[in-house]
Amino acid sequence: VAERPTIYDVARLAGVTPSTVSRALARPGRVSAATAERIRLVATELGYRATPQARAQTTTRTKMIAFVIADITNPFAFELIRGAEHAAASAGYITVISDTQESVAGERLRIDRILPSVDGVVLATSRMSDSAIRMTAKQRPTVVLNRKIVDVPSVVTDNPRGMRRAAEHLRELGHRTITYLPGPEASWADGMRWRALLEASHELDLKARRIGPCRPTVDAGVEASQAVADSGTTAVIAYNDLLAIGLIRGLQRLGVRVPDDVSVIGFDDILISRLVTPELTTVAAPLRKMGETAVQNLIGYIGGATSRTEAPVVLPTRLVVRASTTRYRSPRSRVRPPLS
Amino acid sequence: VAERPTIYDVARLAGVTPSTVSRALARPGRVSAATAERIRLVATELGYRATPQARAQTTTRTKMIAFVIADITNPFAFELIRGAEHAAASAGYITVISDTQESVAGERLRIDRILPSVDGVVLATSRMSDSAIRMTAKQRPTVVLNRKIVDVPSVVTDNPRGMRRAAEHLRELGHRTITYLPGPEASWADGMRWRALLEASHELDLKARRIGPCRPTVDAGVEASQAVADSGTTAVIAYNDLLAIGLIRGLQRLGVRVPDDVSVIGFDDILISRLVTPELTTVAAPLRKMGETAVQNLIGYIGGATSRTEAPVVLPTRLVVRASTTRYRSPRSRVRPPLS
DNA sequence: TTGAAAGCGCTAACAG
DNA sequence: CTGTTAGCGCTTTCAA
Repeated sequence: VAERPTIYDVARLAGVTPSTVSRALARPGRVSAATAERIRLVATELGYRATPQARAQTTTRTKMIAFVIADITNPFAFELIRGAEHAAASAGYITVISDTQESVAGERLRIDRILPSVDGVVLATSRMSDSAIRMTAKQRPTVVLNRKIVDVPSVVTDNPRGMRRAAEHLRELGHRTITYLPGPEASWADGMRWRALLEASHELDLKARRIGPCRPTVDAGVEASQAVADSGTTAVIAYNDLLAIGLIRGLQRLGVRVPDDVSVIGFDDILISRLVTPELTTVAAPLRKMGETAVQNLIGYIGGATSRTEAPVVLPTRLVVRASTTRYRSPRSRVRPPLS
Repeated sequence: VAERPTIYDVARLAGVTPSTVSRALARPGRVSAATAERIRLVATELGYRATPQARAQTTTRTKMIAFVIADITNPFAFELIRGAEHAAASAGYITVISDTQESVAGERLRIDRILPSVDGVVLATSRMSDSAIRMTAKQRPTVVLNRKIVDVPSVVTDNPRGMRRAAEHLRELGHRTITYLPGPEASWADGMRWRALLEASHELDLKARRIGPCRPTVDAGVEASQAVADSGTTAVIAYNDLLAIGLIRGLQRLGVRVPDDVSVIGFDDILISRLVTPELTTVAAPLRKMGETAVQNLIGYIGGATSRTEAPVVLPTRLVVRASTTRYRSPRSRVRPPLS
C-alpha cells in the first residue's frame, strides 16, 4: 500500500542522477568519495534498496537462487536446504525454496515463474524429464541434485557404494536373502539403488527381490508391511528412511519384531531415524554437504565459470549401524492379529 | 544462456503488436476471437509465458506469494507450508518459501529481496519487531501467523485453551505441580503459553514453574533433561513437540522413565510425535488449516478486500492424549548414571 | 478491436 | 567523475 523509495527519490534528494546513484551503490569506486557518501546517506535514510527484479531486467543478477524440491515435507529436504542456504549466504546470495509437491506440471510452472528473478537454480529430486531439465538449464545456470543428466552439472551420492555396504552388513549378520522396498518409479536414485543391490547380491552371493514401488513416506511403509511380513523375508533395505520407519511401525503392529524377526535398513539418515525405536540402521548421505556443493558449483557457473561437461560430483555415503539390524535367525512362527 | 521468447516474438509471429498480445493473454474478451486464437497458438507454440517480474513493474501482480518462516527445519513448518501451498494453488498462486534461520537481519534481507516479486507475504513465526512487520505490511499485503500485531491481519491458534486442556489433563492424572519448558524468548506463542499455564494453574490449583528458555529443538530438549530430572518434577509441558521429544530422550538416557516417572506433553502434533516411543501426548494445532487460512485471507487482501482492522483469526487446538502421560506416582529414587 | 506511446525501476554504454 | 540516452519485457492509457 505504501510506496517503497525508488532510485529516483534517492537521486533527487542527493542532487544527482539515477545513474550516479546506481553506480554509487554498485561500484563505489567509480564515484567520488563525497558523492558516494552523500548518496549512501540518503539511501539508508530513506531505507532505499534496489529492486532486484527490476535490476535483473538489465543485468540478470538478482543475487537470488532457487531451490526446487519435490517434497518439502520429507525431512530429507532439511539438511539439503540448510546446506544450500549456508553456501548461498556465504556468497551473498539468498535462496528461495519452491515445493513442487511431486508434480511435474507444478514443477514446470514454478520454475517458469521463478526463473526470471533468480540467477540460478538447484533442482533437488526433480521429477521432470531430462529434456525438460536441459531446457531449464539453458535459461539459467542449473545444478541437479541426486540425478545425472548429460550436459547438466550435478551432485549425487555414491549409491552403489552405500548399497554395497548395506548388503555386506546384512550378509555379515548372516542374512542370505534381501528384500528391497523401492521408492517412486520416477526417482533416479531408486533405479540406482535397485541396480546396485542386484550387483552386490550377485557378488556377495545373496538373493535379492523387491516389493513395491512405494511412495517415499511413512504411510507407504506401513502399508507395505503386510506384504513384507507375508513374504517371510528377514532383511529389508528400504528406498529411504521414511519408508523404513513406516515399515518398522507396520511390522511392529503386525507382531513382527524388528530387528529380531526382520532387520531393516534405510537410506539418508534423516534426523528422525535416531529418534525412533529401534533406532534405524541407515546409509547416511552427506545431505548438508550435498546442498552446499550444489550451490557452490551453481554460483561458480553463475560467475561465468567452467564448462558444463564436467562429470557429476559424487559424494560418499556411509553406513550407520544402529539398532534396526541384527543377526539372522531362522524365521519362527509369528503372531499376527486377525485382519481387521 | 538461451533466450526465452518475449512478447515481441509472439507479436511478430502473430502479426500484431505487443499490446494486443498482452491483451489477448490477459483479457481475452477485449480482442477479436480470431486474433486471440492465433496469438494463443503462437504463444503455446513458442512456449511463451509472460515474465511475472516484468509484469509486476506495472501491475504488481505476479500471482506469487512469499511464505517466510524462521526455521524450515522444524517439522512444524511442513503442514503450515502444505496448507499454504494448497490454498495458494487453488487460487492460481504459487508460493515461494524463504527460511530465515531464526535471524532477524536475515529475515529483513530476504523479505526486501523477495517482496518486489510477490503479491503478498505470509510471515510465519516471524522474529522481527512489530514495527518492522508493520513496515512490510505497508509495502505488500501481509498476514502474520502465530502472532498478534495491531493493524496486521493474523492467524493464531487458541493457545490458552490448549494449555488449559493440557493442564486439566495432568491434573486429572493426579499431578499437582507442572513444569513448563519454554521456547525461544522472541516467540510470541511462548509468552502466550506460559501466561496461559499460569492462569490455568491458578484456576486449577496447581503449581507451575519453568526451566528455560530453550531453543525449540530436539537437542535443546536433551540438554534440558538433566535440569528437569534434578527438579524432581513429575509433569512437564514443553513449548513444542521437538523440545518434548528431546526431553524424553534425555530423560530416558538419565534413567528416568517416561511416562512412569515423568509425564510429558508437547505442542503442535508434528508427524514425528506419533513415531517416537512413547508416542507423545500433545496439544495439536491445526497446522494445515493455519497455513490455508493465512493464505486465503492474504489472497483476499490482495484482491483489494477488507479492512485491516479485523481481529485475529483464532483456530482451535485439541489435546491429543497418547502414551507420554500417565497417572501421578510419588517420586521414587531414580537411577542415574554417573556424570560423564 | 487494434495500434502508438509512455512508463514501471533500474543499469549500461557512451559521451562529456 | 557524472550526466544523457536507450532499453530490459510488459502493460496501460489514449487514439484511431
